[in-house]
Amino acid sequence: MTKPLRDRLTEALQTASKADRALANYMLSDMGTLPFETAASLAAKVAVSEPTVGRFCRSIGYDGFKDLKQNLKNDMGDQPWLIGDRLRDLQQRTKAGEDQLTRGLELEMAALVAVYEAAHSPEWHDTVTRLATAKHVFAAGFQTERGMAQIFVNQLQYIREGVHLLDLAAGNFAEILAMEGNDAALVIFEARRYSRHARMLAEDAKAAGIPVTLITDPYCDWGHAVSNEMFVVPTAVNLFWESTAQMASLANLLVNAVFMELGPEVEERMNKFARLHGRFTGHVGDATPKRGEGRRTT
Amino acid sequence: MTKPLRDRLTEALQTASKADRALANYMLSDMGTLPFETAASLAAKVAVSEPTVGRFCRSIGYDGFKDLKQNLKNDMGDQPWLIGDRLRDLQQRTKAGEDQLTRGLELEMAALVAVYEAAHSPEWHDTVTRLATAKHVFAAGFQTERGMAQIFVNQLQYIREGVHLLDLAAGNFAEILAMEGNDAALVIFEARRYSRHARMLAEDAKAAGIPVTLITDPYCDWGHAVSNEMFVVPTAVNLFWESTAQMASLANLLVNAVFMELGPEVEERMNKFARLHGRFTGHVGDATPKRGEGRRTT
DNA sequence: GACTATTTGTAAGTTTTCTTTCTAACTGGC
DNA sequence: GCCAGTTAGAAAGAAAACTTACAAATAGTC
Repeated sequence: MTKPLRDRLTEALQTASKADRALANYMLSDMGTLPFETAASLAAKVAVSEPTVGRFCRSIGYDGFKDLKQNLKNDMGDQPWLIGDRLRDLQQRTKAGEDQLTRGLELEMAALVAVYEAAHSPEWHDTVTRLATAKHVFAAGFQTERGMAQIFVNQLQYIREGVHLLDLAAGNFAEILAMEGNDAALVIFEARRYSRHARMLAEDAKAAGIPVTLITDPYCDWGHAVSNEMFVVPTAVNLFWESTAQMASLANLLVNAVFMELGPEVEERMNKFARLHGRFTGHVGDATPKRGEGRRTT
Repeated sequence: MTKPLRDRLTEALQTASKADRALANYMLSDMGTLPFETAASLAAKVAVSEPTVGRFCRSIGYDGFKDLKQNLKNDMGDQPWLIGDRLRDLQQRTKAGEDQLTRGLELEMAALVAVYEAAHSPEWHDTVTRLATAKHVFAAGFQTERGMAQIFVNQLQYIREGVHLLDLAAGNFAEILAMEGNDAALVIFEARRYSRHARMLAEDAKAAGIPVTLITDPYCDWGHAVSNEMFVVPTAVNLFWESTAQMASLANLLVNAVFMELGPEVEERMNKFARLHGRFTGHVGDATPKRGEGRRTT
């Protein structure tokens, strides 16, 4: 899939024969319904024969009509900024070689689009206001999603207080479940195979009246029942396992939205954080200890 | 045939059986790709059998999966669902003005492209072979990048042993710096403002003969001097602060590459891991304790 | 804990969808 | 008008998508 379908079709309009031109034209004008067509149904609509459809698809570089449909799935179209030279370069390489990686790029981009769409949903707004106003915010993630929760917490801590990463070090989730009152929000990151803890935590939190926001992959069938909002991040990326990487983007957008909600007063807090980090850890470029100096001596 | 698919699916979520629920859920969360699926491909994704898909479709009032797809065409109405159209739709909002978010999407996509480019560099290959062969692999990240390191470690642990997350809990990095021999690799995730620790750690590791792979944002000017390879992830995303989210994707690609290098024998290890997790934690759907049962009583 | 009812998967059909092969029709050049 | 070269269709074959029938597994009931 080096070039978007639309380009190939437009090209074909110039050069191809009558039947092919008719096909190209129809496809261009009704791309939205293409996935619902079969080679036969298309042939009927354009009044050509079935083999012609197959041949045409092959003539513009696909394997057949079926292959064309598959490619349409991730076809971003001709977004000018997307089709920059660098992306084209990458795609060239794909063509040249064995590289199934670039295929993953398309899928990951689609996931990213889905994430940004989620950020426009009504649920999103609910989550954000809650995360901005609740007295306590808890986040949890298990197995490989632990780090996601960690990232989320670290970032959110910069802009508000009362943010905690839940873990099972103590053997229970008393921190949140035995909490006084329930002015809290819980965010759970999870992807299959789902840790039993994630579900249990969500169930108990809901039972305790604590709102739950669930961030999962599309395979989580128990989520709806135990969450107030559920954001689904596509994870199929063509690698040997699924990639939850784009959850990080979603977490980031969430934090950003909370920031917008809280307004600029939080900057003070952020500065305080930076100062504190500077005091106990120091940033690169901060004065004092350089290599070979003070830090060697306790 | 009167009700839209979405409603029927949501209904099914409540009432239906386990397999049906899984199907309903998946369809709901990934409706955009439904037209591209076949009963078989869907079945594979949701891990049910092909006839189950057909039966489910019939149970919610269609004639079969094919019929469901046909109806979907109408149900979808005018909302965009081709990924290219969705993207365009998002961009429209930016133009309309009510939303500066989508500009971020473009930038984030560019970052993704950069990440995938990095995965084609010669340095990449060096890093991967080292991560596959070194006796020990250490990863570190500070402040908000701590979670990135965590993710990387958690994933890599699934496919090889001797993977450790470094932190400063003990007040030093003796674990790696005072190690016997130096058959190790160190991966550091960092973004500004850079924690002093990151640089110190890199310096000392290099001095100790341990190869350092650095994953940073584009502003890190001290990195080249103290690393063997340096991968730069663009982080400018138009939000109130930079986003390192795409580092997660890079980490993921790295792990995937190491997996490819190690070959399929690692699957055994992965299965062992899953079993262990099952034993000590349990996955959703594993037998035993259900809500209201055993787990309440210690 | 055995028994029924429901749910789900396997294996073998059936139908649909796509491709291949071959032939007919059209195009342009002489 | 006749002849290469191209283009398109019909028919048959291959592959896939889907269904049916039945058996195994699971859940619910007494």
